[in-house]
Amino acid sequence: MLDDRKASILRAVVQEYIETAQPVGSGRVSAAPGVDVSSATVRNEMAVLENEGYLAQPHTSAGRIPTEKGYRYFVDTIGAPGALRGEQAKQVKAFFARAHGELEEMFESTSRLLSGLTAWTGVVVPPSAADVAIRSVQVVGLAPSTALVVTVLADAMVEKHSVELPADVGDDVVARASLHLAAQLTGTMRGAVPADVATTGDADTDGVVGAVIEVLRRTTPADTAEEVFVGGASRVASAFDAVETVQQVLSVLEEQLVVVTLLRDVVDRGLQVAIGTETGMETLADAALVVAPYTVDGERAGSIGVLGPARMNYPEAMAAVAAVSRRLGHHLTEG
Amino acid sequence: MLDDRKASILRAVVQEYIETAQPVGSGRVSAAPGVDVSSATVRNEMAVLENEGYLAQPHTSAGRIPTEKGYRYFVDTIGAPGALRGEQAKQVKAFFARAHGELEEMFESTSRLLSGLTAWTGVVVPPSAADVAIRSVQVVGLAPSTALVVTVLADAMVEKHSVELPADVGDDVVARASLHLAAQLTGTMRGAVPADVATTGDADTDGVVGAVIEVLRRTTPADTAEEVFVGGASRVASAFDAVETVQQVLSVLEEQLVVVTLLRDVVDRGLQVAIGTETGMETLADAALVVAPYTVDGERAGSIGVLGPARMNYPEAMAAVAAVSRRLGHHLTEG
DNA sequence: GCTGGCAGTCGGTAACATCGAGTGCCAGCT
DNA sequence: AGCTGGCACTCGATGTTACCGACTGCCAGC
Repeated sequence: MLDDRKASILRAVVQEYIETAQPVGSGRVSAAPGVDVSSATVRNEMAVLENEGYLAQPHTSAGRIPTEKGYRYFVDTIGAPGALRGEQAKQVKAFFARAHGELEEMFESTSRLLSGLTAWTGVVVPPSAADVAIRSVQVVGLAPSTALVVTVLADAMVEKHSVELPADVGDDVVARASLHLAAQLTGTMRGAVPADVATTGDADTDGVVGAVIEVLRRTTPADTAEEVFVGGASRVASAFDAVETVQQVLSVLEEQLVVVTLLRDVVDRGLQVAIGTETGMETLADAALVVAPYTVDGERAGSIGVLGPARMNYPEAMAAVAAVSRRLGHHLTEG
Repeated sequence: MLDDRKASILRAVVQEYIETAQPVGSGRVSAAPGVDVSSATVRNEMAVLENEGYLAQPHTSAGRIPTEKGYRYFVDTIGAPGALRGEQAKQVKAFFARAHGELEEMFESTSRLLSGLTAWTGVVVPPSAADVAIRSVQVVGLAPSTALVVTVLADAMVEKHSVELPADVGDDVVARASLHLAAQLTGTMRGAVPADVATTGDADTDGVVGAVIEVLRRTTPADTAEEVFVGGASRVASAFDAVETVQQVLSVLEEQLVVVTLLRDVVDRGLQVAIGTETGMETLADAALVVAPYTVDGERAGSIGVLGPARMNYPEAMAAVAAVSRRLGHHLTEG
């Protein structure tokens, strides 16, 4: 839509603004590489860009800052995703080389990795458990009428739910139910627990089995608030200058369900980047989100992202998110 | 140490400052209830209080603000812990009345409750698992040479650890090891897993058993970074005016181990309140922490706290923390 | 059609006066 | 002896004014 010159001027404004967080004047733009016209020409072009909504002027005698539309154009014309800087690439490599242990820890530290790579806040949404096979089910009695059902999934995630038992039953009944359930459910997808399973012939045991099945069906991962891992939330403090904004963004990050929905939504819309209101949240008007899904065994699993101010370094953030999502998927596929 | 008049003047300054966050002048103090002397007298006394380190003056022509020592005196002379305001008491009651379900959820929402009651950030440290009996142990094979050991404790907490198996063993061996471990460990304290258990006679099985035991001993809860639940972290943004401080406090909250240690440390020193440097952390110099341990079955279990600015409403925060810790302990004891 | 030049705008900064909240001190009253 | 009213003084906050400089928009000329 924009001719080459306007495009390069817009690019220069965005890059300069990202770096300095100060309104950019025609002088600076004219001096920027890729712009070989005088500042007067730049002024004329910038006036047009402002009219068309790519730039804005805080006040008459100030330079321009990019609008949401301006950032959007910039992001859309970046072209190649770009590679990480050597140092960062090394950091990512080192991270996945020594990554091991619990999945939760892995996700947690991946979010911190993202934060470290970009100087903003990292977010990791684990794979939805619905499409993962159940590896083991165990029911453990806790009190006379409550038990805990612990489910291990094939991807090493562990779920637990407390179950209200229909009647005061003994440990032996619970144990029998546990074995029965393990036999019946091992191998089925977590999201496809059948409503009724084979009966055992013993009423008490069947009661326990039924209660557990019901809980497992009710808490199918897709419906449940899934966990999300946030790393580097403190960076939010330095990302925005208005205290109010900081507070609002932190509030968003505190609500796991909101964050999960947000990421999923952006990914589903096919976006790599959601800028300001594109996120669909008013409270994130000054923020931007760079996301990427990652695949495990060729299937889209979860997603990761970086949340920062609208004036974040998109090429860098996109490179970081792309690199981490690729390696994370790989890592999880390997097992 | 302070005579009645000085004490009441100090009290008035602290209360006023907590309310307005503005330096308090002699006029205001003189008008405060409990202070029945002229502003001139107040001025004289305030000069003394400043000399003795209870008050400070931001600049010559301003009022006084309390120092750490001033807050400390205030807190030490509050006397009765004070009751919650009716509305809040109702809120706490309602919360515990409908509390149910997973322990994690419970702790999570308790931290939010604390935050809601005080307008600051709530923190909940779950009971240390070391002194809790193991209710069930199960080993689940994931890949040829890795397995997951899932431990259910008597207090409904679930732990999981991945285990590197010594040799590629079949599912049957893992299953046998699992049963053997369950039989051997059920009932022992999580913190007292014995170094060697009875052998099974089968070398492969014993290999798996040994690996699991080693992991369980290595990850004894006391040594491990224990989880902590933080609610209302976004409140930090409005608690301090310097962005830098906000950022530092958020950083502290991001480090679970630091927070756990902090709370435990303060409780162990027998304090209910740690003000500024009393927390032992430079980055919390402008903050204060109100803590309380809670007891389950009469034993000290975990602790809860509220983190806010040094000028927080101590009576209110202490009442909230006391009430919640009492009811939380009660709730967990009931089971 | 680009560019240098120029008048004009307006935020930011500095210098300066003013205001007022608050202090320290002192003389006088009880 | 101790409290208090009074008073001079301090100093941040607020407002005024002037000025600087970074920009802009526009225009005439190359």
